[in-house]
Amino acid sequence: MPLPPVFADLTAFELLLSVARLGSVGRAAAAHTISQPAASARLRELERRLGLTLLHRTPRGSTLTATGALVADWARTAVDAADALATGVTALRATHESRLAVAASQTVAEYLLPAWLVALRTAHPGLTVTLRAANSADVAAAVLAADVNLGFVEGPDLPTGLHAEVVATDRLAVVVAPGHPWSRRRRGVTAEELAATPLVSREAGSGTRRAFEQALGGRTTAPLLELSSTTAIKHAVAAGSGAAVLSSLAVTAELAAGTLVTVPSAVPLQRRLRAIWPSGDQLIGPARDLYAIARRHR
Amino acid sequence: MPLPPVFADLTAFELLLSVARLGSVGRAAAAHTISQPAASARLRELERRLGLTLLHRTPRGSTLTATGALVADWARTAVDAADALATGVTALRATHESRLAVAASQTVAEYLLPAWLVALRTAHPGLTVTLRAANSADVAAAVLAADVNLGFVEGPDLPTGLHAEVVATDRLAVVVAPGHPWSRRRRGVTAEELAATPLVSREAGSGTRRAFEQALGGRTTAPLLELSSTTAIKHAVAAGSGAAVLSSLAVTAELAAGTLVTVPSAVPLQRRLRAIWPSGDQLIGPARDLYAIARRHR
DNA sequence: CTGAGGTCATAGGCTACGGTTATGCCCCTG
DNA sequence: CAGGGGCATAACCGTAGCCTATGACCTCAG
Repeated sequence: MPLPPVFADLTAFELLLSVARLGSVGRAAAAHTISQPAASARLRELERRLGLTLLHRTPRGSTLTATGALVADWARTAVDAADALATGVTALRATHESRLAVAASQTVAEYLLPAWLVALRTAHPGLTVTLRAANSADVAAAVLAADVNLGFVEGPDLPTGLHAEVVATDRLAVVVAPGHPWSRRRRGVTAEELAATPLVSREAGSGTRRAFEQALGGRTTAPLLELSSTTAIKHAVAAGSGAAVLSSLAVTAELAAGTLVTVPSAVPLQRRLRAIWPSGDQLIGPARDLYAIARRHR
Repeated sequence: MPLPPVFADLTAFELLLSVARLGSVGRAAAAHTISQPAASARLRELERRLGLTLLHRTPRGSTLTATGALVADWARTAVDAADALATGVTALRATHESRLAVAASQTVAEYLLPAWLVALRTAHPGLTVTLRAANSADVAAAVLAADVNLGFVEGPDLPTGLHAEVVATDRLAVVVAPGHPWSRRRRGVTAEELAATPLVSREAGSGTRRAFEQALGGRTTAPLLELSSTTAIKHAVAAGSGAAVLSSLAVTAELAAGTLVTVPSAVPLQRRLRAIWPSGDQLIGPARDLYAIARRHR
């Protein structure tokens, strides 16, 4: 189950990307602050282990072969994901010495913020960002107490004393395993069906669950299964335990992989993700930029 | 620019994911076929380097802390991306001893196939897959010559002697840098505007470019800049060189990061991605399953 | 024609990281 | 109260990957 060692360590692939960008092994080595022979050896070793020829080495530099370009493109998405991880962790750690403090609810922190922070970093290379992940109520409290400069919340409740702007709309998706009876439906499931069907869901109080219950006017049945994490729910549903309603952001990977499928819904299941800051305040500096980045890709 | 070393090596994060799944450091160690002390040391070291507490260690097992769960979720997407890379490379290498041979055009090979292959692998754990990436014409030829069991092509041309089924629709997106005049448009750009504007584009003959030209009825102007890779185009556009028309699959990361933005278009820019196999043949075994997986997430 | 400056490859030596086994402590359960 | 499962500590070791030094090759300018 674990990744083969060649793929677990992305440094060699990063080196490959640098070669692609800079046109020579030596320059790539310099970019990684290692010696040219070290870079050369790593790339040879990478080719050997993959069993593929990735580079055209010439006396005037090195360029990618066709397969090298394909591998490089795949590698880029892996490196980008690792970069998002790194950025998120950095923001999570930097509780001291920070300049921009952000609080965000689960869905935003998990699926959206890392990419936003990566983008923010290109505008503010030296900036240290603090991230606190909490539920919507705590986020609101942190913003009011000026513990953080900017907050992101989901769900319909509008806290008082705060200014809120919608930055994104999160579609909730009804998902089932590929073999499930609902998986072949073309007509959307109705509100009544959804309300009457016991679902696999998060614990009461979760933002996603509250949004779902509100969309159905509160008339839902007791859950089939109550699990404390989105991941656990996805596994349970994929294993055939029934249907669940989850943020569409949370299931893109599973949909792409085919382990889950969406069921069309006749009920508009949406919730707005809002940026919040103290009423009357004007956003400035990095907070303003982060807000702009968040808005930009609605 | 390179990834900090802690994040370049994903093994420690994989170990964290195993702990989350299995509930104890010892079992996670076993899953990775390393000794329990080795796993324990790696996880401590990971916590130390991240400056975060990830695990609740108890005499009855270990569970993730709240931050641990967040880090684990980010790590999961990174590991999944690395897994897709690994699967893709494996398919690329296995030209011999294979059971299922696939040929695919650029867009499909780059953005869709890895995830499909990951899904296919769960159904056929031992299966070896060969992947050949080529342009649509070559893919068709390979299918006709029975060099491969299944092909994926983009673009409107329907080769004769082949049966084709649409598996996905690829939306072409007009993209510009955030500061570009078009970036604030609410009304879609018209066919006339697109035809009259010199764009950053791929070389003549590229599938994406052909699809775009066909959508505009062939009346386009000479490109502003002609580049040989999608990545190069994205960089040029992000740097402010103008507008480009690219597969929406190719720009999701940049849109999320905010380095590119889409411009609404009044022209329906779509192209169908088709699976192809010899007319009259019936898909069987892994080829059939891969086709089903591809269809499943249209 | 020849030397200078760029490329990548090879060789030898060293460090340190991550692995192993052996062992201890702690807590729960029967 | 003994046994077992869980995690941590200690001592030892192998090797992967680094560095410096050097070589071979190509291209271009004088």
